[in-house]
Amino acid sequence: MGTSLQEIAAALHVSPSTVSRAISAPHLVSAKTRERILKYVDKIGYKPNISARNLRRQSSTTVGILLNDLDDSIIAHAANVMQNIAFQRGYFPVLLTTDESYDKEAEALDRMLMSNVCGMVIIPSSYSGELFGSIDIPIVELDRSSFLHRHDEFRMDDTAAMQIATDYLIQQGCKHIAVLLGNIDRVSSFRARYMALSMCNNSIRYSPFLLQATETQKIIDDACYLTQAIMQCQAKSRLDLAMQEAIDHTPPEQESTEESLITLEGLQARLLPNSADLRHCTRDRHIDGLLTTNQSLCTGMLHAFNANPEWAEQNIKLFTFDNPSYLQVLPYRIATLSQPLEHAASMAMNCLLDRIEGKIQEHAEVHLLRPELLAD
Amino acid sequence: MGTSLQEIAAALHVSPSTVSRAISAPHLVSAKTRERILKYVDKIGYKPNISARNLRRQSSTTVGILLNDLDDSIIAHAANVMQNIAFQRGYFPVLLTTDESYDKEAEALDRMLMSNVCGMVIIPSSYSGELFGSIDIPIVELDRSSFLHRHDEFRMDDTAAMQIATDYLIQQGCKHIAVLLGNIDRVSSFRARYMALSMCNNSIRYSPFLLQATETQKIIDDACYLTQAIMQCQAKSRLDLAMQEAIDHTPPEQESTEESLITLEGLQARLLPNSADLRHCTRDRHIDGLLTTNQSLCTGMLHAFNANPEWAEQNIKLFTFDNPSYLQVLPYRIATLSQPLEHAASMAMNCLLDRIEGKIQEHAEVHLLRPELLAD
DNA sequence: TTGTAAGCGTTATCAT
DNA sequence: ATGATAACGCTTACAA
Repeated sequence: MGTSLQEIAAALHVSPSTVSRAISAPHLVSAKTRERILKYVDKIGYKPNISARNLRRQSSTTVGILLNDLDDSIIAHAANVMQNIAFQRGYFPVLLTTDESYDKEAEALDRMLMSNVCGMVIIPSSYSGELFGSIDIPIVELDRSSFLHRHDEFRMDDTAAMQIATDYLIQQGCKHIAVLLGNIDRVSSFRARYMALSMCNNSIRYSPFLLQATETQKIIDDACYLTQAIMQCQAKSRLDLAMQEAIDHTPPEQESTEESLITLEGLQARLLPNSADLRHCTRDRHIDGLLTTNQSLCTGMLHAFNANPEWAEQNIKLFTFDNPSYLQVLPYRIATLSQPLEHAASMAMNCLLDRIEGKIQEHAEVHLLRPELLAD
Repeated sequence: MGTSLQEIAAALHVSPSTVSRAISAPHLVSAKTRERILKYVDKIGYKPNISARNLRRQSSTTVGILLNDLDDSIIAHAANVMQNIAFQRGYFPVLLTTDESYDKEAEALDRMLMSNVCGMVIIPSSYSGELFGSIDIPIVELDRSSFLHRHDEFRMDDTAAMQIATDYLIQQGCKHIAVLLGNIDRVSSFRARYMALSMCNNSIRYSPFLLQATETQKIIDDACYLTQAIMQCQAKSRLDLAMQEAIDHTPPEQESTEESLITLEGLQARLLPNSADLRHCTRDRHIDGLLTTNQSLCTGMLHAFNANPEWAEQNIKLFTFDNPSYLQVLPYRIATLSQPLEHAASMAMNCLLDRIEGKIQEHAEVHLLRPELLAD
């Protein structure tokens, strides 16, 4: 364990400070002794004690990466990209996840600060505004906004994305698009996408459905449930749902029967209040386009479609954000948008390190990355 | 930044030691002063300086998690599981990836040691034997083996897995199974699976194909290429490939034409020498089963099948390891094995922490987790 | 160019 | 039960 500067100094008959300088500030040491020291250091495989160094320097080269969810493969990839950049530039990345929980985010922040991180890239949650408001090390926000407007921000241009998506679906002939969104109160990117909807071509109708869930698996399950509800509501479109409590039963099969029973109450319990009302939204015009605004929503939607192959006949146009990697493996194509998170992540980490190194002094900026349409 | 014990001590007119004890060893301090101190500590939101603590204690509660590849969603999930366990038990997880590169693995190990990690869970690479041979902190190996036989190991029972897989395919009527494997020289799990093949029911024929690649994306691409080669070779089964250099051209479309040209040389460049020889393996009997032994291989195989929908008529039985999450999204079912890595990861982290805490003293053990057949 | 010495914030030891 | 003191390994004025 403990080979220390002292011991090296003793072995080479120089002072500890000379050894320290040979390692950390080579230009302050004569070529001859420098080489002698470095050679010996290399030989015995000496590794400086980072704790001691950080304590003395009152700083570190540790950068924090705070993510909401590593189970999301897009985010995991972004994490990988950022770690690599940090490494290449001589920093030590520390990655933590919050699972959208206040307690975990607060604890993670504590640990980061205790570890003396010199900066952080975060995917902010709805709690981040409160938690990060008074942190005075460089912070860069990725994918979402804390609305603190104090940090550099890198994310997709949600307004452009929504416009590209809806334009495509309109061009495909859609007249009534159901838009599946996550929790707009808790996740800023969904909020932005929701608001962007009102700025889209308004010659057609949009029915936004807003899920409450924030965890990946729950979003998938609820999106599946919601899709089933929408499709079954289409099927019995003249139905006055307000009058009856059950829309339909999917055949129980060997699934947990509780979950597969679709009810109006079950649906409302999963949606935020300002969702479109399923009881009315298909009255005038059937839904002919389905727009999922992230990967998990798309996954859930596909679960529903796979469980009900007969829906294919209804010829509903599909579109999803996030370009899920599994699209490559599907035997049919779904139109999508390129997911610029990887690029945003790399820019975010570089920006953070530039700030840490003082290469950027200007006021924080918001960088919106424009996605591209990916469709045959 | 720096609220220190000293300042707290001064403010409360006690000595720094008392404050330190109130925090780290409360039972050594009278109830009265303890509460007074803790209350104040809480009020001003004091956070101990971890560097100073680690330096003084000559230890830490930092545990390392060293993974080959975060882009693999199964591994990312395992990482998440391990981080959560470490947190819950009061440890601070530090996650690093090696991308199967010696340099990155060596550097990551350095950083871990410099950070004073008190233990590590690693997914060993072919280099880990050399790198970790002389490390004397607790280490647990996940998913693969370094063959050091010094550490606890948690992974799937590859022999059982191969038997379940081949038994299933045989039961489905297969007589000749092509087995797609990764780099058996570099990745111990593929080696184990390869060797397990010879212990399977030998009433039928197996043709193992061994890819060289170790990176996720390259495995996918090469598995796609290999699948195309196999299928096209089937189509022209009487062909003497040794006599002609090009098997076939897939229509160039807008893809990079270079990649889509399948040649014998192109194939050999991607395979290890002891692979089955495509020129001979379909002579006696056509391949009627395709067994992919991890998620990436399956992904590549599906790419190939999607690009050539006419192959569906050949009614080749598919089976894959790893239960890729995208199977849920496919409109058809592929038989698979449960992927016990999540469970293994949780056991591995708990085992590591038990060792660190001295709760386990016995000699290191190998734990093989038996997978389950997942098929309709 | 090199050495000396002080100190970063914490905790272990010893003494009270 | 509490306080004084030294020490963990490293860096950095300052001195030589």
